[in-house]
Amino acid sequence: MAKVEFNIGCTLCEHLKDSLFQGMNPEDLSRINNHKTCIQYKKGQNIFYEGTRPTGMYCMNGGKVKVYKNNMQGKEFIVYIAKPGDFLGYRALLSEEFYQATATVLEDAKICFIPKESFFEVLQKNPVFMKKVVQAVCHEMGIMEEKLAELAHKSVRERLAANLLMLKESYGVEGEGSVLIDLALSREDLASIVGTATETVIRLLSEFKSDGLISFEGKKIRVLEPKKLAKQADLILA
Amino acid sequence: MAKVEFNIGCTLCEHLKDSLFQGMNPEDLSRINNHKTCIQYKKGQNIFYEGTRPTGMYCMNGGKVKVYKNNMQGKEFIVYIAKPGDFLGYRALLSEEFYQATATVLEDAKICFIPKESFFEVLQKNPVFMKKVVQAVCHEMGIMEEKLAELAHKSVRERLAANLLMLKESYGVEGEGSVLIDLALSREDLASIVGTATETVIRLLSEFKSDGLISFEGKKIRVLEPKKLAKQADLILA
DNA sequence: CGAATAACCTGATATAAGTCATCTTTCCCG
DNA sequence: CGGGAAAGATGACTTATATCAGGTTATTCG
Repeated sequence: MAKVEFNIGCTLCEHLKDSLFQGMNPEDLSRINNHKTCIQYKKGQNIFYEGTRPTGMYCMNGGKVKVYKNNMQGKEFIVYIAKPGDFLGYRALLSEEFYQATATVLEDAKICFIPKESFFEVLQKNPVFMKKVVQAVCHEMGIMEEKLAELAHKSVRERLAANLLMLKESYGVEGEGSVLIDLALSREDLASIVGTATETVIRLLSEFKSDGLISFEGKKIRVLEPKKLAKQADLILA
Repeated sequence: MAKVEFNIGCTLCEHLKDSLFQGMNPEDLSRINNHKTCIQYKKGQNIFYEGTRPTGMYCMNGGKVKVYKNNMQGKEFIVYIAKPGDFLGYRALLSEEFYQATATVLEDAKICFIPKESFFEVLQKNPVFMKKVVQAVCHEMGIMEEKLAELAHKSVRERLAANLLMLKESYGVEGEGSVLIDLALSREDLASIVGTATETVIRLLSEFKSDGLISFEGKKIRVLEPKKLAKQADLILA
């Protein structure tokens, strides 16, 4: 499977507004733009591997990518799902460590690679951008703290419901008076997000479905009753 | 319980070398020093509360502090335990959010408070310091990713063993051919670190003890057989 | 197009770990 | 120093959820 290059100027990128490059001055943005390499990936291809050294940072222009860790027994845990506008692989780059997770394409993706030097250069000479990056990292950390506490003390049912609501927030598209989670996730991937077995996800999803909380649309899930889901997630009082 | 102030110049602080202020130029360090307020806290006192707005950052000079989240049912999850030299409460400050966790003193502590303005000022005019902070935050994030994967797929026994080894790395003092975890943790707190019930921790600890992996020394735990503990943690092959 | 493969689903079973109840020991603080 | 509270310990019981096994349906690709 050969890698296919593509190219769009950052200034013309439709996801610029959703990214941390939003509002960046033209000089710095063109520095990024002039050094980037943009590649189209097919579903199943890997962007980077756990244990390898980062050489730059990725910026999503299209598609979806899962970032996950594999444990000793080969079980996956999905740390993050990246969508257009998101930065990818900058955590390990900034801490100057090896990647601690692997990134694999979930839905055919277009991703721009920005070499370490260019990224660091802009980061150094642009304190506003630096501040935005720091803010983003710290915000992410807050989310992970939340997830840790959730994983520690909530049941699988509660976690599944909570994660469906989170996915709805991040990947939801309005329509027909409800919200469709625009993500072609397998039951196995969903299990890797929630931190449970595939069979358990299947059983709980079909329960949620027969209770009218969600419906299936191809490989995607539609959230019909967010309030009731929130109750299942134990986010609001019964 | 009145708050007792104390004061030592940052340059004379014995934990300067362990902190992110290490190697900082004298001007910036004195700026920090001139604006800080140092307070002695007793066991059980709170440093900051979940849901409130940060007004500055804390730097530990002595003692131990737990940072934890409370869930709906009142169950604690300990996110971090701070020791001398550690920064505290800077995550929420940097992301400009409310605190997402509460900090409570575990062992009588001396903590310096650095107001937001001074911290941000130094951060802005000192790119080396900024870089160190970013690196530290990103490193922390890597640790949290690791914990997430662990919590998702490991058994309580494995997690307890793994956490004992982590505590040994962070708070261990050599002696008698083994390492003592220098932390007066209650079983309840240990349970809040591992993400389990107090009773389960008690049972597993006494198993580990009768298997000769650990021993108790007052309220502290001595790690006798780190290799065997690592095996219990499923970190090395049986 | 049709075989191979992966994804999905269902049922039965085992067990790790949570919960509740009770008792003992240790630790404070007046 | 002694009484009360907190921490630690143990046993009995329940249950959520992982695991295994056996199906069906959907996708992929040669």
